[in-house]
Amino acid sequence: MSAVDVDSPLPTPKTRVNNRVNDLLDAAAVLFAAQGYHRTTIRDITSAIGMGPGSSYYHFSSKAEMLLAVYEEGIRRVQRSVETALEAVTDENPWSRLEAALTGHITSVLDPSAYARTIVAVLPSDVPELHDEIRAQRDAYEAQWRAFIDALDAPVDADLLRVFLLGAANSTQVWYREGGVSPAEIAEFIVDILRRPLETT
Amino acid sequence: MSAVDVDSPLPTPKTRVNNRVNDLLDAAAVLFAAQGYHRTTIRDITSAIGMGPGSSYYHFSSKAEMLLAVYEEGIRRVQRSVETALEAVTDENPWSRLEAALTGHITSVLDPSAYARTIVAVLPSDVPELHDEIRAQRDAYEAQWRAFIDALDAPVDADLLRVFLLGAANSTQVWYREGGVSPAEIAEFIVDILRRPLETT
DNA sequence: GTCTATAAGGCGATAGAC
DNA sequence: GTCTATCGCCTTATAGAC
Repeated sequence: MSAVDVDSPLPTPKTRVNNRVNDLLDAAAVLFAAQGYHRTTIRDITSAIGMGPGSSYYHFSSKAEMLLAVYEEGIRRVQRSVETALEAVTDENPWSRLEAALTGHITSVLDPSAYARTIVAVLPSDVPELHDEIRAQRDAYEAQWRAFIDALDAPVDADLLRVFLLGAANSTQVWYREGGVSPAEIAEFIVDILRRPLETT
Repeated sequence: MSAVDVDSPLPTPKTRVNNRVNDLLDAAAVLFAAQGYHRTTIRDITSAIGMGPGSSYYHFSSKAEMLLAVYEEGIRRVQRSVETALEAVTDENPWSRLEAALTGHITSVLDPSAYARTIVAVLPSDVPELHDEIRAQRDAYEAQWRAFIDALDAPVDADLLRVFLLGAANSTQVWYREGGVSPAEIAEFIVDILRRPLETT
């Protein structure tokens, strides 16, 4: 036990390792979301964080494995975003709860951190080798939405309503521009046109 | 002038040329729509119609040019499909006309011939070199929809309603399965939830 | 118009030094 | 853990025969 050990404690290795992996995944998420899976190269990702192209293989054994890691984190984030939005709802009105869930979902799929953006931009059919895993995660998340729809007790096909709500919410990724309407306003708009009649007769 | 010329007339060259180009585009449309632009190779396309890989360059000078040709035909087809559906509408009710336009649009973006499917599956950001041209064609088509929305005279943001309707209609490509609800039923469902209040109080 | 052969470059992934 | 160098493969696109 020399004094040196006490004077210069090393940073905990785990923190440094994880930070580097996180840098890699952060860059991968942004590029996968913006360019898609196939147009994004390992070189794109590593050079974005000043890393050599071969180094990523210490952390992930393939490009597909990197995508899966980004995808799983994306699902986690959109789920957390929906939960957080729901916690802020005070009343028990299912329409209020639906609107909150939509706000959480839209906020997440537009998040510049891009993890959740990837789960919309990259479809199961884009990466056949991961098709089953990606599909399973999508389905698990979307299944949660059945509860929100069922709670409305609306006289319509619940499955159709679910795919339309999520389809409309995900389409924000194509047309949304910073500085326009907010995720909360988009969610409010969608819920409004469902609740109120639009026809003026 | 020998008798040979009369006995063996050549098929009109133009017909043969066009048929071959059309075969190429038909195969390209199916593959672009199913796999996306980057995962589809020239070899995939040409081998699908029993053609050598180099031969496509007699007709198109690059892969991007082939996509553009498919894209333009896709826009033409969805426009024609909407027009045809509108011609069948007898009354002047703008809601009936909206439902017909939606039916035409959805039918087209689900069409197995895949030309119109490509305009949904391939985004402008997928092919930066064609970004402006693709964007311009999308915008021109979507602009038509302003008329359908305005005619409703509904007390909502017309731009939001337009992107919501097209987003929901295009999302059918992700979840639609043959043998389930038809494009006409999907369109009816969408228009119904807009017109009628869904809340049961 | 289509063929075969091939050029030129980019890709994912590996190897071994440090 | 990251580097550099490189392998082997696949890609778009071209060239010249037929």
